Amino acid sequence: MPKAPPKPTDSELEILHVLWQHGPATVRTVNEQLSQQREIGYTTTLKIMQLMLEKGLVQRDDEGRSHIYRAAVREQDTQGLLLDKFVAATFGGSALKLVMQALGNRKTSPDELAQIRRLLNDIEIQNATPSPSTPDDHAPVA
Amino acid sequence: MPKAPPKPTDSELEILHVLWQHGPATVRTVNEQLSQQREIGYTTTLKIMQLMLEKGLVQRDDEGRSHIYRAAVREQDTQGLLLDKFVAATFGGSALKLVMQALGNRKTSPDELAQIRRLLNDIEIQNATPSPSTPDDHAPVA
DNA sequence: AGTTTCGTACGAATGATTTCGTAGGACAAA
DNA sequence: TTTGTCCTACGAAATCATTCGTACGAAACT
Repeated sequence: MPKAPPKPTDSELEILHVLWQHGPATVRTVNEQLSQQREIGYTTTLKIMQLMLEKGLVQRDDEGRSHIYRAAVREQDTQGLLLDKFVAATFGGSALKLVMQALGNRKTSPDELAQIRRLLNDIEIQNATPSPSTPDDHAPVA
Repeated sequence: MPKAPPKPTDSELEILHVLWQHGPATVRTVNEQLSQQREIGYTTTLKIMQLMLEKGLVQRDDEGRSHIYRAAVREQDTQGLLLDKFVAATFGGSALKLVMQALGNRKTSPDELAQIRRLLNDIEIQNATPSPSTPDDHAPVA
């Protein structure tokens, strides 16, 4: 098994967001997107993307003179990985505390609350009728 | 108004956890707690706590030979601050996506689900009967 | 061909964080 | 008093992330 790509840094995450939303892109395209949000030089973007290539966070297709980069990690997986680390460091591993902080100390629209209720229902249904396939190998969380 | 303390780093957060749970403590006490979790030298802990003092993350009482440090920021406030940054960077500012990722891709006990349901109910009740006091100055979240 | 443009590669400076060695003061023990 | 222990302060190394200058090749333009 090849080793999993590491946790992306903040800058790397910015670039992944662009690639996830835009699809495969050149350094120039990515840099133009980032430049709309903050000031960043072209070679800075290039350098970070080259490092991401070495880390396995992106792949690239270098046919012509300009290379095409694509995300090598999925958005959900990456968010899950970052979330795990964050919950461990900030909330002592308790996903419950995280959710309560997220919902408690800020305004959440009725629409969103309804979506969360729906999600809760789905989870309880799945708990009631455990699927015989897909053995869940995730670690239990407090 | 004095400027708000900055976002704590990972190491600083570890130390804050100790101070929040243990209450005011000496560097030695804090270091002994941290040493139970990972290897860390005494002067490393000391140095970080000195930097935290300059940043305003802790206060200290230096009467005797050994100084007593206490957290200068509240746990909830700090977690909220970190959460805001994290949601912005990782989930594009959507607290809903965060919650769905937190609840969706991991095991959550029925007990916790019940607590979240209760929280949802409380929030809806508050939405129905907006309190005239406590003006909530938080930014709305998508 | 000569020049400008665009792209990659790379070295290196900067700043933040973490780490610890060492110095020196205060206090207790011998 | 001398010695040893505990504590703070400080300097500095090591690491990481971010940033960009510069070099250099290929392609396009004149």
